[in-house]
Amino acid sequence: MTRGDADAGRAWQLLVRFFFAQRGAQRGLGGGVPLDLSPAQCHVLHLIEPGEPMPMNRLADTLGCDPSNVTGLVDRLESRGLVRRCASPGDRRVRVLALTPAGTRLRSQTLKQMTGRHLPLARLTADEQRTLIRILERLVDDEW
Amino acid sequence: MTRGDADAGRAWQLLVRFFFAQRGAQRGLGGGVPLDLSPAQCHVLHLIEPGEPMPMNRLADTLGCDPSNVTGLVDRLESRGLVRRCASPGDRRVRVLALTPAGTRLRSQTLKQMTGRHLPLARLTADEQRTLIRILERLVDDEW
DNA sequence: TATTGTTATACTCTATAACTATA
DNA sequence: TATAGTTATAGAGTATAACAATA
Repeated sequence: MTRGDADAGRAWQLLVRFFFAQRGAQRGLGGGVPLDLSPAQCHVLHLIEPGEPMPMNRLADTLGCDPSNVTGLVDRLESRGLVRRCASPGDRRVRVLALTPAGTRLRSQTLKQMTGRHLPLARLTADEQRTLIRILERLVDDEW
Repeated sequence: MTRGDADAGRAWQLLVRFFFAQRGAQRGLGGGVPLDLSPAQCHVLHLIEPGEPMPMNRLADTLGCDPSNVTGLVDRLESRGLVRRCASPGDRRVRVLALTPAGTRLRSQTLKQMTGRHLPLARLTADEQRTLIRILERLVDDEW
């Protein structure tokens, strides 16, 4: 294994580890008010930009899961009044998802919760934050 | 909201998004042989260093989940012969987990699968990989 | 024929609460 | 009393397969 492979592997391990650690913090192991959102529900809220509805099939793609899961996921968010299923103008098979005002509010609450002053992400320098964003944007926009 | 808060929020969104994207790739949406490991099982395999047994309570801490989950998680890994529960020399309440040879092998297979030449992580420059690791190590070692 | 979303099913993950053994 | 791990339970997440509506 070359040096580069080992570094890529280490980076992957750390990225996954971050996810599990922040998940614990979001519950309450790390303090803060519990918002009663599962990681998947919270992620969906952030994948839908306020004012920019998202088709359900694209949501399944970005989540990296089977479309059948999205049905139940959206059912639960919709029953709490956080998102709405709307008709798509062009294609009557497609349902697009829009955040409700309540969904938009909860979305920004989760953001505050994960970036509080005492939390790891907020303790990075401004330079580190920007560097991290730049690298992650390449990772996330790339082909999987 | 200050600029720094917004950057921290953006970084968090991207980190979570990476997790969901790579999860899809690991299954087969992105090619490769399916190894039949859930994200949590795969992560446990990587939290146990070969030759360095890990107590179950520390595993629950790092996973950011309740200790009761670890029981079932380890049950499934143990029934596949990937990890072993061992006695702890000092404290008879504690069980430490060790990778079996099969577990060690599968661990490196998952690593190869996520860092393949055509995948996003491998396409970062060597500098980017090292920078990413340095920042993530600060995030992950920090207090939650 | 192909695609979008849903339903049915089985299994994994997860938190909560109550319990046993050990410290 | 406190801690480590387990069990029981209920609910959420997930893939697979089969289906209806639409393209």
